[in-house]
Amino acid sequence: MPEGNELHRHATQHAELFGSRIITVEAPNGRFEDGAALLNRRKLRSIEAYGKHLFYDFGPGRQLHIHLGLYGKFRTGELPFPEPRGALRLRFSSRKHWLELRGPTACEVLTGTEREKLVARIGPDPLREDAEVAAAIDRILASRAPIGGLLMDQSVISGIGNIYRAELLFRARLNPFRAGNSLSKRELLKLWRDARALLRAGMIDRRIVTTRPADRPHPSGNARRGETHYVYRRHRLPCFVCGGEISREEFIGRKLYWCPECQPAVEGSGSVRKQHLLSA
DNA sequence: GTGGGATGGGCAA
DNA sequence: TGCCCCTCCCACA
Repeated sequence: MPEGNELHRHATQHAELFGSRIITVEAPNGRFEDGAALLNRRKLRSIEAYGKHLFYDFGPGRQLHIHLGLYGKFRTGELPFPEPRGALRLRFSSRKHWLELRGPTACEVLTGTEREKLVARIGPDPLREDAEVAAAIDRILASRAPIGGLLMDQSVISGIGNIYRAELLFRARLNPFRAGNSLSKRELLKLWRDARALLRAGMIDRRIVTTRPADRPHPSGNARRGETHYVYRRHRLPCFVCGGEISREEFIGRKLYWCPECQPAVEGSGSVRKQHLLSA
């Protein structure tokens, strides 16, 4: 489930296995042949994640950019290579380890300038130390668009996907259709801090867990299946907090989940909701 | 075993 | 707006 947390984890792991080493780069399915030739037998200097984007620095003019998208998957292991399986876009190897990449949205070699341009259009990433929170908060405070859309807009804030969008808004008890400019700086700062905490907590047992133990039907021990999220993919089920029914709606091409009881439209913001329904 | 849906985002039209 | 990527996981038979 690649949301920002997992991409940062990949960056760290790949740096351990392949950083500062000469890398053999291949394009088994032929869809990355030119790129592979540019990188092959060069030293991988560093790896960085910005939101959901990964950059592998093979030297000036040789910046490998990878975005997993919905289907992209990495696998790593120790040599020898595993049996070939499926469509393999990219294969890496050092003297000891291999890496496989399947189904990415982006796998391309950029120049330094192109990389900078791409990074410049990504909003601050709560997982990065150099993130400038103010840039995200200012964008949201200046926008009449619903906060539920702004949180998923990678140019506003990066690394948050559909699961964290739904869960962050629930934890903040914010209605997803409230306009960005109807929120306070304080509310947004709290949202940012919670995003950082949740993304850092990341995956437990290969699952994203956002529920607090006390809110779960079974509070002791690890979160059971079906108790890992408050609202994400829990439509028509009872809310863990109020018992009301969780809602789901298609919104900007993605499914949006929320609890109408716990995340009510604030008085006076009814027009925002109406506008949304009219434009849908 | 089978089939539908999903954690995204770029691009053509 | 719909298509592409073409994987993984789950529910259901």
